[in-house]
Amino acid sequence: MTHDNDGSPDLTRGMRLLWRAENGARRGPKPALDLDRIVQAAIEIADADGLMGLSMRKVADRLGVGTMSLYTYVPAKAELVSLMLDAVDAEGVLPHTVEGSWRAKTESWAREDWRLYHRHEWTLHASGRHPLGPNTMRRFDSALRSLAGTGLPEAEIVAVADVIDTYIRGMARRSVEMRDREQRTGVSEAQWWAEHGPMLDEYLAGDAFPAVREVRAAGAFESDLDSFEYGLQRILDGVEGRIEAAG
Amino acid sequence: MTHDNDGSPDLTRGMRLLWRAENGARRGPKPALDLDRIVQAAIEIADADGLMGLSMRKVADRLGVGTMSLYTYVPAKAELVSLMLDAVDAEGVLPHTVEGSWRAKTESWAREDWRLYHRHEWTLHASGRHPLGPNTMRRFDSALRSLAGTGLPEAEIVAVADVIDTYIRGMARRSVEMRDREQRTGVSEAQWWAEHGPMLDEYLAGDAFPAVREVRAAGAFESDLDSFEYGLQRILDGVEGRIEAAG
DNA sequence: CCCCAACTCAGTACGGTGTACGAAGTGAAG
DNA sequence: CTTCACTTCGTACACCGTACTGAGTTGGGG
Repeated sequence: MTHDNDGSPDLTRGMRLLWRAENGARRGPKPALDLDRIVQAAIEIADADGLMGLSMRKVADRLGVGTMSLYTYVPAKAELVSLMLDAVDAEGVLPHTVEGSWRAKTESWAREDWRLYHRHEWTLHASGRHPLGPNTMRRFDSALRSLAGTGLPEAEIVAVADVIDTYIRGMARRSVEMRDREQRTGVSEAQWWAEHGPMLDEYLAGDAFPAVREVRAAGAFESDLDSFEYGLQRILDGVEGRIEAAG
Repeated sequence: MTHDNDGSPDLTRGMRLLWRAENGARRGPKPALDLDRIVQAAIEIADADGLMGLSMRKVADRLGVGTMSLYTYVPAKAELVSLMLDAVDAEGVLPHTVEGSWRAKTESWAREDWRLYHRHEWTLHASGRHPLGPNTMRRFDSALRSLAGTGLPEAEIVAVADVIDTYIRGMARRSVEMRDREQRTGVSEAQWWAEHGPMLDEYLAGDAFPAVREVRAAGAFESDLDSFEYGLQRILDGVEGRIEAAG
């Protein structure tokens, strides 16, 4: 409903904010806040209370301003979340600076992302496709550089980065959900199985689920195999095959 | 806050609902609804409006009852979503019935899940860890059976299923987000690039992002490579390596 | 210098959410 | 018939994002 100067819908406003390319205000009172302070406060709240616990009222309260004041800096909550996501990507080591083979670099990148997702769980609950900000871009570029010397076609390099990133996100989501549930309900994974296991075994009692029965009997659900690491290695194995074929 | 008959928190209520193991009511008026009708109505709403568009009021309206009546059948919205997820898993072909190698069966399962996620997008926005219902269990069992004859240790079989499932979820999420954005904003992927591309290129102009510049110049972002299929094949390549080593 | 346009700040209000609570009606068991 | 477990549902509460509006502030053009 808001109309801007040239009549076109403001598709690029979000990106201009991310790259801090807003043309500075000319007139009017000095702003009491700036974007970075707002983003910082919002990240602190999201770290503590999750993305659901993040509200514009809370951000404003923490900064000691009225709720609606935030809307002079940020057009909507979605744009704020974009800014938060990009800010988080400023943390962490850039993978292409790591010593070693493409595989060592890529592993480093994957594990770094894994840690970032665990440090800022709320990033997992934000939708994946956001306008690219400078920090996200820098991490993406660094990841691509890890694969640049492999002889893989450019389209495959992008696909590999895409696939690994998606995989990490998915596994991290699973992991933090498990961790959250434990500390929210106070019921550990072991306790959950102790509570639900017998009921589950009752339902499994027939011959409707033979394979599940078998792996459960073999103790596969209590295995200490690290699924994240296992899957990462399988993906890299597959990529290695392509690199050998291409080289 | 609600206390139940024996004082223990009702941890198993959700699972009893899923497996339809509620002890039938004895006294009182005949229920006007049943669980399946509620779940069905909720799925229809979620298919149309997404999980965000699903509200208890809407479900009740569709069924012509008062909102709070639903709470005699379902303790909370979270449990309703669990029931919806399990109901969806009743659709689709069970992979172990497919002809062919373990790889053919697993591919079939992966693509079937991919389709299911696209048919019911809202399943992607529900948290991953839910109490296991009978239909989910049946699909899980079938997936495990696809890998049962490979000689892989049980713990690895579970890990492979876990990894592939997580991968599919992640890629499907990305895919439907893209599709949604297109039809919600009316801006196609190509239009988005036409709009944002030049601005992006401007930010990329320095030498800060050499790898991104390179792959963009090579047209890797417009490539018609199917990322989902590419990543799936890489994972299966990796698993094949383990199977050969184990066999 | 002065004034007013441009800008910041914020109070109120709206339409939405999940669900706790309690009253009223129903029908099978004792 | 009485009792009371059970179903139904209106109301209420505490939130949410943000549209709208008006008041206060200040820098640049005349």
